[in-house]
Amino acid sequence: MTSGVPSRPGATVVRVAPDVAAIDKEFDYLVADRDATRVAVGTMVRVDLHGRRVGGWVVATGVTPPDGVTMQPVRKVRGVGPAADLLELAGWAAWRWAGRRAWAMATASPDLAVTALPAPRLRAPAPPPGASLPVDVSVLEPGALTVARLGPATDLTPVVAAVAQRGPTLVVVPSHLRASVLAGRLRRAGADVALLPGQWAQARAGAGVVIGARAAAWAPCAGLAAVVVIDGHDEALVQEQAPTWSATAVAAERARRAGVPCLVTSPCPPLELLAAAGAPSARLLSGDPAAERHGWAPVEVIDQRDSDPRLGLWSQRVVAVARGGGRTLVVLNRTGRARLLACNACGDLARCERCGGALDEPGDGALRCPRCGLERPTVCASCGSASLRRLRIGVARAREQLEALVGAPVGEVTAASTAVPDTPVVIGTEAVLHRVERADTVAFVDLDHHLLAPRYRAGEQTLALLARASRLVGGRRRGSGRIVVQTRLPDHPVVKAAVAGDPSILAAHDAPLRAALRLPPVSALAVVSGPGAAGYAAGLQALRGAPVEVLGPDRDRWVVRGPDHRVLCDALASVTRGPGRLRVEVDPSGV
DNA sequence: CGGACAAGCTGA
DNA sequence: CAGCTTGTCCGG
Repeated sequence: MTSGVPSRPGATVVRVAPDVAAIDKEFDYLVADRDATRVAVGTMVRVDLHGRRVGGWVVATGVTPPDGVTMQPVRKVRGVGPAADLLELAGWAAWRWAGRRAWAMATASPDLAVTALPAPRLRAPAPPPGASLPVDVSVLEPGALTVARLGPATDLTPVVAAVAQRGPTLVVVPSHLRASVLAGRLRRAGADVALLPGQWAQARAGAGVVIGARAAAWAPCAGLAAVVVIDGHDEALVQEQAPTWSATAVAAERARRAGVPCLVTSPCPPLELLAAAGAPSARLLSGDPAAERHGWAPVEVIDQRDSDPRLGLWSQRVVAVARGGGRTLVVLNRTGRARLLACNACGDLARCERCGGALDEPGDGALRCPRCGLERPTVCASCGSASLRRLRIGVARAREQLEALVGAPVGEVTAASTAVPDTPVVIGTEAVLHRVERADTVAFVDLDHHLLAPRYRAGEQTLALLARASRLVGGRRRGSGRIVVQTRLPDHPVVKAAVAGDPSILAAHDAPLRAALRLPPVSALAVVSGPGAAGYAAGLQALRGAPVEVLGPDRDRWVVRGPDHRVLCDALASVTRGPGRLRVEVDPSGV
């Protein structure tokens, strides 16, 4: 804060960041005496800018304005906004995800104006009995990120309650539904809980636990003592459109800056999360292996290598399971481009020798890996046959087939459907796993589409689906529940990890591959696209000392790679953006 | 973003 | 050359 002389006696000058998407600049305004006590860093105001009235945040008070500008007065004090530490965090996030600061400050602000704060209510939940805790949370270190790997069906309420004994605790979960369920449990344990986004003011004033979905990583939490992220691997914690910020990364950075511990739980922590925690060994907590395994549902693997590709999708076993009663969810990924080629002679899938991805046949008689670019002739690697066949079927047709095979109505869930059909058997894309809370059986009839998707995180994403399914089934607790997978890759590390209830099997397999291909966490990536991308990419390529590699263009997208986020984000920030819309996606999901 | 202003196009 | 479109600049 600058201690300056106000330009006019009796008037305060504040610096305001306007809430206008395209303006990443600050302007100085005068504050009337009657408003002076209500204005602090973070206060939300309305000001005149270039002939129109816009919202904004006070980012500094007691400012000495530059000479020769005629200042306008602050038109209205709207109310309490994010505290100063969150404004600084917003600046960091703008750098980290190559976005503007205003989006982060808006996410950190209340939806409705808050003119007065309630009294603090700081009760923590009752401490859980030590024996009921799946991990020892007394070892968490101030300012450090710790990952707790716990089986998917583990109840995390006692873990959160134990951490919250330290003082006001911020809890971020992947969905609003799970936030409100966890909030209810903590309230029943005696805690004063502020559930976001509705109870922003209570969180700002002080609460024992502040809890919410992704945006809650930006929630106020007076007297913050600890941060917990539940299911830190979940993609719902990452915003889909640029800026593609991750609530897990924001929460970890926030805890680091505040000097408080950050605990991220996950049944299947991705390598990037483990690397951020200094793992494999440094700050990875895992409980009793038997208890962890207990959280994973039993997995029945149906090896389809022996089945003729022409027989279609349905093994006898899956049909028997669907007929067997109880609630059965059938997961079929029809979304898109992930086309698989199988050998007509031996049934093997055409896979890349270098990275294991599915090969495609773009049309010139050769097979190509969309993941790493390897090309080879159209010949089966196992038996030498040149006859390959595409495997693909949509959900609608699959539903009709299954209905005929089961002899009973089968419901269908799509991303667009609002209600879940109450037929015992339901088929859908992976969206079905998000719509249903309980199931007796989850069947992945085309696991290979997930495993071989042309993304370097495909394995981790598939294991996350199996973890979610395990949770729906209730782990190993309920005798009848199980997961069934149909695959031509029964020895794939994802399948092995799920069968063993040990996600380290996948991590051990993926880590050397990532290192060899220089993919995260060994590097940091960004994807640049849009009409302004060509000039921007050229600017990145021309940087002195070549801090980043620029790969592409591929379908008008460039991939930018740096050794880590510090170098990558510095490079992205140092190149001025020319005219034309530009989309910069840091930590892209689709590569 | 969106208003201001300048430079370019069209039609009589 | 008025009247309109299109482009570039900049905000306290």
